[in-house]
Amino acid sequence: MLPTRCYRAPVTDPPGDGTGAGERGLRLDAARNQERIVAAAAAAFAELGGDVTLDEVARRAGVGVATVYRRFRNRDQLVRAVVAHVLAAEIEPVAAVETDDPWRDLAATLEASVAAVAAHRDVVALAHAAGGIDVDVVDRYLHRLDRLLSRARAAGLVRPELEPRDVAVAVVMVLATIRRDVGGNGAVKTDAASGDWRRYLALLLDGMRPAPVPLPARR
Amino acid sequence: MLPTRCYRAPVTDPPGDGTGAGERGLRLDAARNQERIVAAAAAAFAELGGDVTLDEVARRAGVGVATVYRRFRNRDQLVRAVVAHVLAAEIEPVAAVETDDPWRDLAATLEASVAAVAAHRDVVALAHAAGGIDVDVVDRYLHRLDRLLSRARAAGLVRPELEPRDVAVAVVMVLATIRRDVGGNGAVKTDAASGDWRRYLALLLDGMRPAPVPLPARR
DNA sequence: AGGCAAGCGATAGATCGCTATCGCTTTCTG
DNA sequence: CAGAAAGCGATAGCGATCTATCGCTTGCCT
Repeated sequence: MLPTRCYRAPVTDPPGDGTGAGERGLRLDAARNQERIVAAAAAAFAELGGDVTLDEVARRAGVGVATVYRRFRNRDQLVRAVVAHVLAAEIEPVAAVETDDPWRDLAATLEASVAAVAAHRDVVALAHAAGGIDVDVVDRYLHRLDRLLSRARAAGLVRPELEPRDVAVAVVMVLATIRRDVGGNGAVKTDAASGDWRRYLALLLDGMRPAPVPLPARR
Repeated sequence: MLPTRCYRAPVTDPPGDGTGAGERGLRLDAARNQERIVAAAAAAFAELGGDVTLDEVARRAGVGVATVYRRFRNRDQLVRAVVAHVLAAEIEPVAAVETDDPWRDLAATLEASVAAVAAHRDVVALAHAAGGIDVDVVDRYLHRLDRLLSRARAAGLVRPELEPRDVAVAVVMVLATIRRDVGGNGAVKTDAASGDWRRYLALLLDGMRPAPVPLPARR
């Protein structure tokens, strides 16, 4: 048996805040290490590409490799934590100014959110390679949109059955149109479909406007 | 240097037909091997989960491991070929009946296409793990939709700037909402968001209807 | 303050992905 | 039908991921 009974909440799984900060029950130094690992991984990915060895990450974080695996089950879990980290840093602070046009507010904030994430080409590519961008994570950080959505709905500018989670899903859908293709060396190829996400966001936004027949219910 | 000058069109990259059949210049036995590898991989993935060793795939295909790597640069390329294989088998034969309502034809065919792919939970999960579902591949097999789209557009039932590729992208976007989460053992977890794709397809379809302001152009 | 468990670094080792190279077989071309 | 070239299986080897285990340190609780 292992002397340690760890694997306590690897940052993204349970309703943690995703920033890598201390979950319940994690000892203080362990939580700190977790943060440092995520930060080091984010830096290493951005700098050296997606195929950095975890040894390198550990070295940069100033911890042993075993500790990396102690906190994150495998490479993908670490990547996901990094993605959550970036989402926390990018999506959350997106300015949600409130003008007298709730629809514009909603659309603009949504676009700004996608743009903020899309700017991190490498992270988007990494996230796709690790199984896509998690709806739950987006949902968590798009909290601010609840209010914007409510206002737009109250003004009759969006279809009434639209829920906050739908908006989060929309973000994921748009991000899915951004091609990944991490080259073998880790370089991200810019791609034909690169800038088109605005087109598809517009498509979704138009679908959010009031419509004669309601959307199929979520189950 | 290698005595063989191979790596000739690993099935999905150039405009090949994606079924694994003989590309230009591939020797006949090589093409046959390629097909057998894809078929064996598809079977192995479906049966043993996504983390099958390529040795196992090679064994099932009755070839050496080296041959697998000779035909597919890496594991992901093989997975992509399998996905293309399934798409070819599932999307293409989707019935595109033509009634007197071009819009319904388009919507129904689109829904049937997604449903056909979504039925293969394991393949969708695999595809996401390999970096998402390739727009180009979908585009290739959704060829049939060109005609349906033209008819709907001619009837003024969709926004005129909508192109066939947009429809393929829409399929990819919808498929992106189907959660992946391949468990460590390869088992695919059914997920809360499981059946919701119809909702998001409906959202996109509503966005395709004629609208006062055109979509941003593709670049 | 003191004890204990949680956490740590280091390290060894199993497994797998992938590359490279060998001599042999099969297919293509003329 | 014969030679050239393309492809093949087997195998050896490298580096990466991940598991497991050691004895030591460090934070937490009373």
